[in-house]
Amino acid sequence: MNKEIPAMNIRQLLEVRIQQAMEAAGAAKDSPAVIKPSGRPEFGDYQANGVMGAAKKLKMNPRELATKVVDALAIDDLADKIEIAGPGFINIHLSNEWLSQQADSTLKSERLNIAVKEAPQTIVIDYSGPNLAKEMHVGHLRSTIIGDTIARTLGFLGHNVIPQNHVGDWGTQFGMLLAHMNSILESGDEVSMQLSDLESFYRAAKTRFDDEEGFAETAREYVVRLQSGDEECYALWQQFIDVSLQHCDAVYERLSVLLTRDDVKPESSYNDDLPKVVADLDKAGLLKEDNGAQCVFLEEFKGKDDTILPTIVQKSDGGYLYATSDLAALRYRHSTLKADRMLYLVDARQSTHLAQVFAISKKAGFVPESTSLEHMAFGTMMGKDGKPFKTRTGGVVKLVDLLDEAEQRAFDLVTEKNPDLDEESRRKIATFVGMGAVKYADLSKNRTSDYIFNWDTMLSFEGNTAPYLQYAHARIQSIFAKAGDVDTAASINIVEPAEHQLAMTLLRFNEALELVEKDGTPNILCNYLFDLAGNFMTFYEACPILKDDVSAEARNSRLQLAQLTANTLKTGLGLMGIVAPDRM
RNA sequence: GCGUCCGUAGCUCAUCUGGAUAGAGCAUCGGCCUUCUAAGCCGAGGGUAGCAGGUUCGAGUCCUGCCGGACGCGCCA
Repeated sequence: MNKEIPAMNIRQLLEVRIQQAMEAAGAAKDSPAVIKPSGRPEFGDYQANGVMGAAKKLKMNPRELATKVVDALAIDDLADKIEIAGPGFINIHLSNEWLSQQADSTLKSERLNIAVKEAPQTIVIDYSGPNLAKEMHVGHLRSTIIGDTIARTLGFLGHNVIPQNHVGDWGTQFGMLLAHMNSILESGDEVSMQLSDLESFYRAAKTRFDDEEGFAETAREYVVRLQSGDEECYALWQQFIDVSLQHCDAVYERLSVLLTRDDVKPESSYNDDLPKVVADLDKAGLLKEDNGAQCVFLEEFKGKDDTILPTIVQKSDGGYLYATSDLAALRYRHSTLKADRMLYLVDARQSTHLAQVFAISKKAGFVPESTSLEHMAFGTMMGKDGKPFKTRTGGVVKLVDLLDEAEQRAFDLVTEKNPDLDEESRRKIATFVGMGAVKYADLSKNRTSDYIFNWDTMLSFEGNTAPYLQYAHARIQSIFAKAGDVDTAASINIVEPAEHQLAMTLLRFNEALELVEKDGTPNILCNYLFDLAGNFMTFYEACPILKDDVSAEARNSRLQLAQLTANTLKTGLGLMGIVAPDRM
C-alpha cells in the first residue's frame, strides 16, 4: 500500500533538500534556500536563490558555494537536471517521471493531496456586515465575496472557521425608518410592499426627515423609545430587520455565499455588554473623561498638533459608539468563540479605527497578545471619474441590479453560443456564468487601493475571467462525454513539454491555497487557476487526446491529466463559490 | 498640518515579500474552425515601474526627499 504523500508542497520539499545541502556545503544554519518558481522555462521549474546571500555571509564566491551545494544535493528522485546559472542561481528541472508519479497520486486523492491541518486554528472572519437600514449595494461586494472565499479556503484546509456577519441594526437612522413605517401603517396602507424596495423606502424616510415639519422630532422619539425597550416600537424594529435580512439572504444565495442567519451577530446583540466594556476599561486604568465623554487615550495614535487622539467609548450624553461595540465583539470572539485569529474584511477607511480598537482590546486584556488580529483592508469603490462611485441619478448601484444585468448578459451569450440547449438549461448556465464573472472580477484583484467600478469589466466573459475557467472545465467534460469508456486506473506518463508544464501547475495548487491562508488574498488563487486553465488550453492544442493517431497509452495518460485539471478547476472555483457547469 | 494607503503598457491589473530579459487580459494588428466547444489557440507592436537620490553582488519591491491621488484625524457607523 502506498501511503498518501506527506502534505508538503513542492516548494517546501525543495526547501528542505536545498537547505540540507547548503548546510553540508558550509552555509550557516539559518540561511534560507529561497525557492521560487522559475521565471522562464530555460531556468527550469524552480530556482534556489539563497546561495548568493549565504555566500556573502561566508565571504565566499557564490558560484563556488553553489557548486558545493549542488555536489551535496540529494535530489535525483525528483529532478533530472540541476544547473548553476548567473551569479549563483540553482535551477532545478523536475523529472517527468517524478511529475507523473505525483500527478497520479494527486488524481487518486479526493482532496487533491491537500492535507487537513494538523493543528487547526479557530478563525473568526468578520465580513459582509451590511447596514440593515438600506439595501445591499455594489460596495458590499468586496467584503462579502472575499470573506466568503477566505472562509471556504480556511475551512478546506481544516481550520475551524466562524463567520461573523456584524450587521448594522442599531442607531439613529432606525428612528427615521420606524417613524416612516409606523405612519404608513397608521394610514392603513400595506407596509410590506414598500419594504420590498428598501432603497426607495430609505430615501422616502430621509426626504421626510429633511423636509417634513415635525418628522425629525418624531424620528428622534422613536430612537429613544427603541432604546428604552418600548415593546410596540421593538416589534416594528424587528419586522424591519427581518425584511432587511431577507434581502441579504436573497443576495447571499444568488452569490452562493455561505452566510446564513446563524452567522448574523448584529451590533445590537452587544448592547447589554456596552456598559461593562466601559467599566472594564476603567478598571484597567485606561478610561479618561474628556469634555464629558469617556475616552481611551493611546500614545501611538496622534492627531492634529501631536495631540493624542482619543477613542471615544461613551458620549457625553451616555450613548455608546461603534468603537464600544467593536470592543465588545472582540471580547466575545475571544472569550466565547475562542478565536486564535480574527480577520476583519473591512474598508481601508476604517484602518485607524480598527488599529485603535485592536490596541485597546489588547491593553485592556480583552484579547491576549497571542491572538492575531488582522485587518484585511480594501479600497473604496470609485466611478470612472475617479471620484466616489455614484449612478447618474446620484444613488448607489443596488447589488441585485448588478446581478440581474450579469445574468441577462450571460443568458444572451449562452443563447448565442449554444442555441440548441433548452431554455431552462441556458438559464441555469447563465446564472453560474454571470455570478461567476461578477465575483471573479472582484476576487482577482489584490488592490488595497481604491478601485474603479465598471459594468463592462465586471461583466466581461473573456480573458482572465471566471467564464474562461468554467469554459476550460466544460471543454474537459465534453472530452469525457465523447471518450466513451475511460480507464480510470491508467497511469499518467508525461512526455511533451506542454504535459510537463500542465503537471507542474497542477501540483502547485496547495502553494496557492497556503498563500490565501496566510495573507487572505483570493487573487492568488485566481491567478493560479487562470494559469492552470491557460496551461490546459495550450496542452489541449498541442497534445491531441481522442484523435485517431494517438496511441492508447498517450490517450489514457492525457485523459487522466485532463481529469486532474477538471478536478482542480472545480475545487478551486468551488472555494470561491463559483460553479463549474459541465456544459456551457 | 499630521497619519494611513496608493502611483507599473492606451485601459484594467499581475510580478508569490530583494533575484536573471517586469508579465497577463482588454483594445490594436496578423495568422488558426469540413478534424476533441473559437467564451479558445499562436504571433506582433506597445514600458525611464510618478520623479530624484540612497542601501548592495542585484531594487517595481527596502530607506530618504519631492510630485500627484484617495482616505482618516472627539462625541455618525
